[in-house]
Amino acid sequence: MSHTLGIRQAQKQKTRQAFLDAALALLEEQSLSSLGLREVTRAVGVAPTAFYRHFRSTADLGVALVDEALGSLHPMVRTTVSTAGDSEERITRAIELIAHHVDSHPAHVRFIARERHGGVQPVREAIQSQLARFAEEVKAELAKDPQAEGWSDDDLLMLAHLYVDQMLITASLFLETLEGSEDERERVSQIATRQMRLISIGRRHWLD
Amino acid sequence: MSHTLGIRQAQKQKTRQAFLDAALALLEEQSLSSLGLREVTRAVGVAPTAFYRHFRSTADLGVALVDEALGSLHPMVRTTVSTAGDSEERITRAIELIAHHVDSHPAHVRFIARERHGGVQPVREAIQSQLARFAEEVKAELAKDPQAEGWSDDDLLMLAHLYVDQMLITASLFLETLEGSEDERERVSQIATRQMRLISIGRRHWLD
DNA sequence: TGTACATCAGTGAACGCGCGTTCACTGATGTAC
DNA sequence: TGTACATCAGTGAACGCGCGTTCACTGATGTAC
Repeated sequence: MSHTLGIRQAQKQKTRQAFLDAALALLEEQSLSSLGLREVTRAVGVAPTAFYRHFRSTADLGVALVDEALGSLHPMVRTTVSTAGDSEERITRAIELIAHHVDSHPAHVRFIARERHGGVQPVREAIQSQLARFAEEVKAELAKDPQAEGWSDDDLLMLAHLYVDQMLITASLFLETLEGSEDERERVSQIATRQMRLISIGRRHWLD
Repeated sequence: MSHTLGIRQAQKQKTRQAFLDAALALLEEQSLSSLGLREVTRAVGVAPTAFYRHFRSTADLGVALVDEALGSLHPMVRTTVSTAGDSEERITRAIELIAHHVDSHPAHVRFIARERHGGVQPVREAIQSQLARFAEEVKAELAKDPQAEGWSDDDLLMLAHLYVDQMLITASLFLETLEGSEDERERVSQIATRQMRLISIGRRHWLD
């Protein structure tokens, strides 16, 4: 069985998680590059100096957030892709999965969308490299499909990137509707579904 | 003929432009939400208080930058779309146009990509609304094409958004290769071309 | 189990610094006559 | 054209404030015997 953490380690992890949670909450209304160390410690309820027991800098905390956020995104991507074949039903289901993920992890989605092109280099790079890993994984998933027969590796990877980017765009559109009406959500759903459908059609006729 | 500005007005405009230029340069390495007023005035070479003669806040300056940046993007979008029919040649040419725009206005592209989901609400909203206008325009352009016969308004708008988003994704990919090798650029070109091709194929078979 | 020492997460005072904003100002430009 | 007054872009001093980082510390937890 796994080793049980000592009291000290357990408490440390708990505090660390409190830092991550507080930072994520503060980042709903600003970018990482303007997030202050004291701002975070104030939100957690510890002394400013406690921060250094866990992170070198806010950029370092940001990289930790990337792992957390993309960890939660991972299952969504997997499920969406293995779901999103090309039948109408499967596309609808995939869009629902994305909408559901945005509902349950809005802060994670916002963080990734915001910092993907944000002003903190190490965080940007962490996101890019994780998204590249996602694309590789999606590619592997696509390769299993009988539809992929005759596709080159490059083409599979190209399609994988298209899917990953499309998922992120859709997710951030849903994000904007979180405080909006049901109608808005429905409209986003419809656009996203049709775009996914168009991509599926392109995929089906790629080798024609 | 147009009214010639007085000396005072001309000088004021010149200083204002200096603020925009300096801010854009500073924003290559950070987000708007962490851009300091004094930082900008220092770069321009004026007293901090001069800032208030032109902008209420850095957010206000950001909104002005949106107009400037999307003004330069506008011609690119127009040309790209009217170029990007679906012949292989036209797709290649469209991607070249995007690459060229990134070469000549890297800071504008970076600013839009970064602040589109950034931490400053008024700027985010300005970008969203301008991109929506772009999409409407692209839609109008698409509607002219004989290929659009039988397409609903909703479907045309959906495709227009897909194109606009795809252009931005491609532009920001090129941005990352600005300091990279020719090989990297070629790789990005290839992926972007194939993605555009797949979308074209989907478009062609949409009504099947 | 008990004792003596080591570790280390979190503290609190202190620092120098740059921030955004206010205010009354200056002097070149604009305008009315 | 010349004069007298108004405008207003840019100045410079001053303010109170919160920032990131340092340092020696405390006291609960961990470890060796």
